Amino acid sequence: MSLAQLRTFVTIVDEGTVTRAAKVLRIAQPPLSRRLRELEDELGVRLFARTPSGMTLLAPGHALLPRARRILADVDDAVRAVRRRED
Amino acid sequence: MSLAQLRTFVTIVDEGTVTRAAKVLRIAQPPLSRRLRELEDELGVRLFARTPSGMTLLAPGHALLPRARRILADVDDAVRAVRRRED
DNA sequence: GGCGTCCAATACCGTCTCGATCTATCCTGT
DNA sequence: ACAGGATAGATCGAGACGGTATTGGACGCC
Repeated sequence: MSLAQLRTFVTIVDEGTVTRAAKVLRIAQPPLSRRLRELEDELGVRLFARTPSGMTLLAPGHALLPRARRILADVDDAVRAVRRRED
Repeated sequence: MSLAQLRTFVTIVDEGTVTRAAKVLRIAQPPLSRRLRELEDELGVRLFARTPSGMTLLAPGHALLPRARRILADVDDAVRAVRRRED
């Protein structure tokens, strides 16, 4: 489990499709698709249902989403907090 | 900022020296030392003071520590929560 | 019914990161 | 002065990661 994987997951949720998420993250679609697959494999869970019009969250995805957002927010907060001390 | 870097940081705090942290993380000491240095460079902050007897936290390190612990705990929690749904 | 579009998944390849090993230097304690 | 332990640097090889090209499936439109 990496922060890149969590960012991948959250961005796909927000954008609705892997292709759009890839554009937002400035990475090609195939690597992002693979990163999601690796996250699912690692968790042993299917996070999304693949539909012709995009990706829709499944139950495990709903369980992960708020936690992923919090982790990413905490990371940003940690970076800011440490840098602030330094001034 | 990666989870590996955060684990590096927390483990060095807990173990007191880079060498002992490296043993715990099952990695050689030089790469771990470098990983810490890269974290400090990335943050633009010195997290530890290097003393002959090991590493002691500086102010930015104290700011980071509780946040790092929480992030790592949240990651573990997220993994467990998602897997639990799957049973 | 066939064509174009949009989606994700797969295959293949180049690059760059990351850890291991070896070496050097510094400091402490005796 | 010497021995032990810690940090730091250089080099090398393996694995991860991203990019391009391509495939396959579903939908809409003419």
